[in-house]
Amino acid sequence: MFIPAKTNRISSNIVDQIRKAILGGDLKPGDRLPSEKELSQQFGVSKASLREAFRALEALGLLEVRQGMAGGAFVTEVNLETARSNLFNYIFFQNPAIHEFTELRSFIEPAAAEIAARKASPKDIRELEQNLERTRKKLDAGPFYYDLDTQFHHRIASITGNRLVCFVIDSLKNAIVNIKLELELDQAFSVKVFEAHKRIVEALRNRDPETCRVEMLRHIREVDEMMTACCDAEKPFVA
Amino acid sequence: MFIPAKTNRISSNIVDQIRKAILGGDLKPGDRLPSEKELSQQFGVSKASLREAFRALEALGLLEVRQGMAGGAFVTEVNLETARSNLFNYIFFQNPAIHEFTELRSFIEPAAAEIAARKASPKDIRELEQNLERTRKKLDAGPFYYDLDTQFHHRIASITGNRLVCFVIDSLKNAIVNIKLELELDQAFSVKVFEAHKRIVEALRNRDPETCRVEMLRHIREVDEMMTACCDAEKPFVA
DNA sequence: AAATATTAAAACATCTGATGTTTTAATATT
DNA sequence: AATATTAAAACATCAGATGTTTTAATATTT
Repeated sequence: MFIPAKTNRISSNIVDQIRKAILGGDLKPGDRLPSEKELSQQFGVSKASLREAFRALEALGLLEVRQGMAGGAFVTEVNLETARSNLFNYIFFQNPAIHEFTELRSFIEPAAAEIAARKASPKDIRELEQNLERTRKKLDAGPFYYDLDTQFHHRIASITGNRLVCFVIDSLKNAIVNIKLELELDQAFSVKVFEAHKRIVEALRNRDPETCRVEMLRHIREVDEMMTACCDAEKPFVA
Repeated sequence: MFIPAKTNRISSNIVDQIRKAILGGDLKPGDRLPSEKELSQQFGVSKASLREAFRALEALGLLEVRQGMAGGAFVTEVNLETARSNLFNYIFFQNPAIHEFTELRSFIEPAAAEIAARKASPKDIRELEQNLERTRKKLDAGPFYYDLDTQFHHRIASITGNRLVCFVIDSLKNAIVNIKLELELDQAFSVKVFEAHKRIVEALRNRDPETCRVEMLRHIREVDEMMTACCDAEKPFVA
């Protein structure tokens, strides 16, 4: 019925105005806003209020303020890092169960893998093979390394050429790694992941979309089982 | 190789510290930080710098600062609205093609619909039928209404009980509506959407997951075609 | 002439302290 | 008991002083 009453802070007002100008196309990435002094006069507010607005816009990733003679406030495209970080703030509080991550991943990643099997270039395949090789080398180095795993899934996602798909897969992986993770995953886990990755690349190399899809689904479910088992065993979380 | 050099602004430092305290569990939603005066002394910075940090944390949705005697800075859970808005900032610049939206949706929504057909409670179905009824009433009222459409897809997503799925579907819909939208979609479009929704609810009512999935996929592809055609025709965008 | 060092200015960064506004809780009044 | 008043806590805003960074222009050296 009613909409939550808004803040009437001057800085919010300025944030809204500038954000709208950006989303409305009046301000474009690279554009420089007038200096603090000028802009505060234009808005009819103090420098302090304007600066508070700048800090908010920077947090959103819409602005970058640089010091120095050729400095100032520049409009920027929101970068991936900022977007993922801001999304993470939300997911953190949702604290989804592993099966929620798994379910969503099982919708997206097998489908993406299927498409990747059709689209992958020789270079794509080479990069994935490199990833496998690096993973293999780390296999008996003890703890599970998330970096190469994250990279593996990222590469496959990016073969689809769909930036939204890529972003979601990345963000999910990132969130799992940062929230659920640091479960003490043993070497058996690493090996299973490696074997699954191998089968997926194999299917990709064979240009076999259906197998690629199936193997990815199997991989995701297998990881789910292992992580869930690990959680249930109440192995220590390391924040 | 190298990581982009970071700002060394005092406010960023404070933002990082407080964000980490929240994500690390030292600060929980509802907790009140010390007053500006106290905190600025603890950090050894001026009130102005602290306030800049507060504005950034508010933009991230992690803090809510209230005026008045019982006011102060309170830790908050990032709410859906903030998360969607922040994600939108990113998607806006990516400006994905309609087919990118469609592709991702076609991964998620049919799968969600399939699950919804298994899980839907009588209440869920009643609400969807209400949505249909309202949509029907607006059918010949002229322009396409996004509200009920958005609600329809949201309801189905939420039946899955998976908050991540729900969030992604919501956010995609929201982004389409705000970026691509305001294409001049004609009544034929509205009718096709309505018919598709009807078929989906029908399948849901019959507890027929497979049909539900197929119909959702068909719906999404159909909408894609119509929107693409509308774009190609270069019908006017209304910002 | 080219390379290097110096300097000045533009623009942000931070601090201080004064004043205003909001909100709540305690108190006084009806 | 209900209502009105008031005081205090805490944020909101402003003005202005001072510091730091960065760049561009200038001067100096090779």
